[in-house]
Amino acid sequence: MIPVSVTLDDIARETGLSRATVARVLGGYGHSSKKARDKVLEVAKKLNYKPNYIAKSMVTGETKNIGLIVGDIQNPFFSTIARAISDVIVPEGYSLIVSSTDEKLEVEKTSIDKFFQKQVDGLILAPVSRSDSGHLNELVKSKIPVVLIDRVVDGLDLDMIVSEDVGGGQIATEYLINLGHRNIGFLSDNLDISTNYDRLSGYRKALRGNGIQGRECWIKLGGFRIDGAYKSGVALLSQNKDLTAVIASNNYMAAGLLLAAKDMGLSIPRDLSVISFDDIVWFELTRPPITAIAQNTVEMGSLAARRVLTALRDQRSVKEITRLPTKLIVRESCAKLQN
Amino acid sequence: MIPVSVTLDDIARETGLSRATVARVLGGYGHSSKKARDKVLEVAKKLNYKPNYIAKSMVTGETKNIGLIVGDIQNPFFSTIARAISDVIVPEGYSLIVSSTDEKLEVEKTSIDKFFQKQVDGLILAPVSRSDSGHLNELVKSKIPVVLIDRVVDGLDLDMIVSEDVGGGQIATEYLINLGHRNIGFLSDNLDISTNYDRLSGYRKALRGNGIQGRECWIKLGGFRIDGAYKSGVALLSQNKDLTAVIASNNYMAAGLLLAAKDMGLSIPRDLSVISFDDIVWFELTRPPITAIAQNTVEMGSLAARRVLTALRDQRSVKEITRLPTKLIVRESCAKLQN
DNA sequence: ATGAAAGCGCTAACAG
DNA sequence: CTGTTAGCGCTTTCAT
Repeated sequence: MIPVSVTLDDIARETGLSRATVARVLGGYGHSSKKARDKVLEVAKKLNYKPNYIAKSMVTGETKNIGLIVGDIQNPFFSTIARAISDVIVPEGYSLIVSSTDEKLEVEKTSIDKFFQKQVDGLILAPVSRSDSGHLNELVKSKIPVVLIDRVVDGLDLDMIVSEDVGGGQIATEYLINLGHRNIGFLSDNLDISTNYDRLSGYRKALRGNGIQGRECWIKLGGFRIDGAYKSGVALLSQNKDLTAVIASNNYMAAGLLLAAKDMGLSIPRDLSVISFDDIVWFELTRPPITAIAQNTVEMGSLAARRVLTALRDQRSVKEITRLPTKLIVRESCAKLQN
Repeated sequence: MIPVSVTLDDIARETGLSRATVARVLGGYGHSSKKARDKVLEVAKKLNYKPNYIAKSMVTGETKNIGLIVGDIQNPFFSTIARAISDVIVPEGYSLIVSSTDEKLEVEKTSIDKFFQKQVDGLILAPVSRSDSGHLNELVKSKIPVVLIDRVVDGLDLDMIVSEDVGGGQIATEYLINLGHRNIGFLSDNLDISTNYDRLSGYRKALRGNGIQGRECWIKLGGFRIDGAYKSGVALLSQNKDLTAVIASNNYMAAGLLLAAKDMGLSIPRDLSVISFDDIVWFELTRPPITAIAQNTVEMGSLAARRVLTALRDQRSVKEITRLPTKLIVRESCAKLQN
């Protein structure tokens, strides 16, 4: 129970062996005699030796830390991903170090910088912007594995793991169209975020494909966190009384939209049909249960983690983009349009 | 754009100054002439110098990392705390490194060990067990600040920041009693977790105080994650048809209970009144909105973080336990009992 | 104000 | 199989 940490030298002194030998048995590399091994292990236990990762990192260049940078770790979508990553990397001895950008490019830049300075062994990032990618070019050249999740950035030679967002937007929209809806709103956020952009593309594609003339005012953007989404929801619904359905771009927007509809006395799905991206447990328990485009969130996280670990082991250099399928989960928030 | 990282030596060589001088200006300590400063800064920028935290840590003993160990980072309660901590520590240059224990003592032990080996500057922990605290004794002696959140452990000289759980359990129970309920169930998990234990104590205290003879079978424990809570919920409700109300010990248990009630065709609050601990956005949007005992989750996180930072600065040694007040948020999931 | 030099705890050649 | 030695990149006395 010595308060100061015991080092290899302490054990070397105590056993009468050299530091190198002690390091070898404790590090589990090189050769060592059984006798030396026993002695060292015994003393190590007695002294309650704990290896100092920092010192090890200093020489190996490995920190056994993986960085995760997302919009908001509080968002269930991202916290699910964090957990999935954790489940993959922790058994391999890695730890997860997380950071939230609030979708601000500047914060993303400084986060990346800091994580690099802290020498993370790998980085998993949900990039804020699909277009402003100058700073990401350095990631491409970096010697540590980097994988982008949830969002694509064009023209970057990096691993990316995202959902089929265009397809998802299309499926959601077509589902509503098939129910008879024509005036369909779209509640989203910054289009620089590729998921928002792609889902909106899918929406537009579906409208066009069905000969529906959409209106720009049906698309409402901007909504920071849930309270922001709420305000956008109120604005969208109050300025467009002709809407019979709205698609929410993610679970935050859905919460905001639902809160807005509730406050405005709109009954779902009678007065308004709603469909949302993401699929969280609570969608099953809302009034009414929310029809959603589910993503394979867990798979997104664990695949990203596995990709990082593989790259760490094999130095593979082929980058690939994986698009995880989305799935329509029909619940009770969409009604056939009576007319 | 040199791929390998540039070091102080590179700048020293380039400027013709010594490494010590360069370190002084870049580190912002000691003295240096304006001339030297300008030169160094210029070259540093040109070479795109990024300090190596690991090397710095090696000598200062500081990693600028704070560890957070919780039951499950995916749980909105904990992810909210994580975000709150992050918001406090990141501006001070720290990063958050997280770990989930799944409420397993063994995992908690190894997590603590690993974080110590990785030399976190401070540790925030939601301890799994209120009784099995042998391993936590080492934390008391540790030279780094440790603060326990959400859960107390008796007889440990550590900072703790928790909610008024006994009081909360009491308030919840009394609220139901005042509505006329007598047969009140309690859905919870492992009682080694102090929140569960304390909330149950509050429940018992309230029953006793109102002359109600509770039954042990009204208390159902065990429910790992939401699916586990669901099974427990089904068991509780099917084995106790006499229950008119149930208290859920946290948001996971609430989700499980609601799912169970739904599957069993029980209408809330007509057939069953429900009240839950935690207060998450989705409680506002469920069918019906859930009456809850809200905790000040954000404050719990930021206070813990501030406490760690203060300890880091001032070496304060007085430990204290803070109990954050809980608040009853009345919504629509509890009905007056007709009889 | 600046430089030389020691050292944080560990790994990894290289000899022996 | 084991010991010696040289760093990893940075901070920090101690001289100059």
